[in-house]
Amino acid sequence: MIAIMPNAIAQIFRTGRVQSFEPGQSVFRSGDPVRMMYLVTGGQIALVRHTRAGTPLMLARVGPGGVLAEASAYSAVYHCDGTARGRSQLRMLPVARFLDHVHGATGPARAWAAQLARALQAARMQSEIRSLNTVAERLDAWLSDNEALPPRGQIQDLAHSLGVTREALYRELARRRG
Amino acid sequence: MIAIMPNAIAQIFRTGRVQSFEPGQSVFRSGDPVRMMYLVTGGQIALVRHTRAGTPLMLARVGPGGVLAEASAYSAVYHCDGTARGRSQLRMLPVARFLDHVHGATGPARAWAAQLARALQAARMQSEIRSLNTVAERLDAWLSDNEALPPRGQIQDLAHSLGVTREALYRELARRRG
DNA sequence: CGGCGTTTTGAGAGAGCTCAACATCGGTGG
DNA sequence: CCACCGATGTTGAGCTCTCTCAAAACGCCG
Repeated sequence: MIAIMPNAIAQIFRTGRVQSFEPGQSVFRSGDPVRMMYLVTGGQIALVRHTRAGTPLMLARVGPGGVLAEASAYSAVYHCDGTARGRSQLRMLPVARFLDHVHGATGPARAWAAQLARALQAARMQSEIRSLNTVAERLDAWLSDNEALPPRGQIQDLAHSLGVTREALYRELARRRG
Repeated sequence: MIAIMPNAIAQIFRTGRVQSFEPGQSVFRSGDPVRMMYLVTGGQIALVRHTRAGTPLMLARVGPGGVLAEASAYSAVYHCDGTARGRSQLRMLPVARFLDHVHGATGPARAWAAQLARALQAARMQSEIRSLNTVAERLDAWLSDNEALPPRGQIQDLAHSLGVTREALYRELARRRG
């Protein structure tokens, strides 16, 4: 989603310790106290929430350049699980230090707020897309905010993002080609 | 959603001009340049987005104490329409002034970021709920984050928030009572 | 070549949406 | 007090769509 970038937020993590995670390894779990903020520098971290019934729900997948669970910076405990998908590298910083940096000067504060705002727009967009009933409508809505379809190998990710099964999406794509 | 509150963000609007809107009246439209930030002091404003196909999609409804389109503070133009639902009152402030206030000192900056973070969590929650397939699952997920069902007269709002028709929700509620 | 994951296509069943009718409640005015 | 009205709540029946399960055709890489 967010490019690997020497932006103001990533700069804040420059002094952070680096840690690697194996596929499936947990970065934090729901209910854990929030002690660290994480910047993804490699791989991908999935944010998953489990309902009372036990159904797992993927809230987001964060790739290189993204900050893990932005909202957790203002929470005492996590509200979802953070799990590595594939070998991943994170750079971490204690929350207090992160917030000191981010709110210590107007520049970073603004960059951080802008980052939250972008994440908010993306989340609203995803919610909006999922309020549509048919695969065709959801795909149209997604295309209205994206340049082109993702390359081969990433269609399933798109299906997940749209909240439909891969079969349904493949069928819709075939329908449009023919 | 957000209580009427003398919080740091609402304070910023204390010098803002007040304006009333009639039901259906537009506060801003998609594509308009962002000039003002708005605090809702009475009534309710709907944020609606129209897909290329023309389907209207409600992104959010903002009640008293809420800020209209938080993310717009960092955008040049709006990405959705803001329309009054019922007679509503807004307090407005030029964007530049709003950002000066918000990022001028660490206190407000932090409060603003926290507000964005809360909105982000709410949006992710709604998106998460809508990724579930059945009304029963969506209702369970909603109840896991809310104390109780809304009172009579607001069931249809819940249905909309869950992304289901009112009939489907009424049926599920009846099923649980019986 | 032999796996492994992605892409395609098929058939059946389940769930919600749509359209329709009716009941209930609260307010308004005769 | 009662008739009326609109909005909310309730229930029914059919249709359509996706999900699920299943199988097969690719494509890539060791």
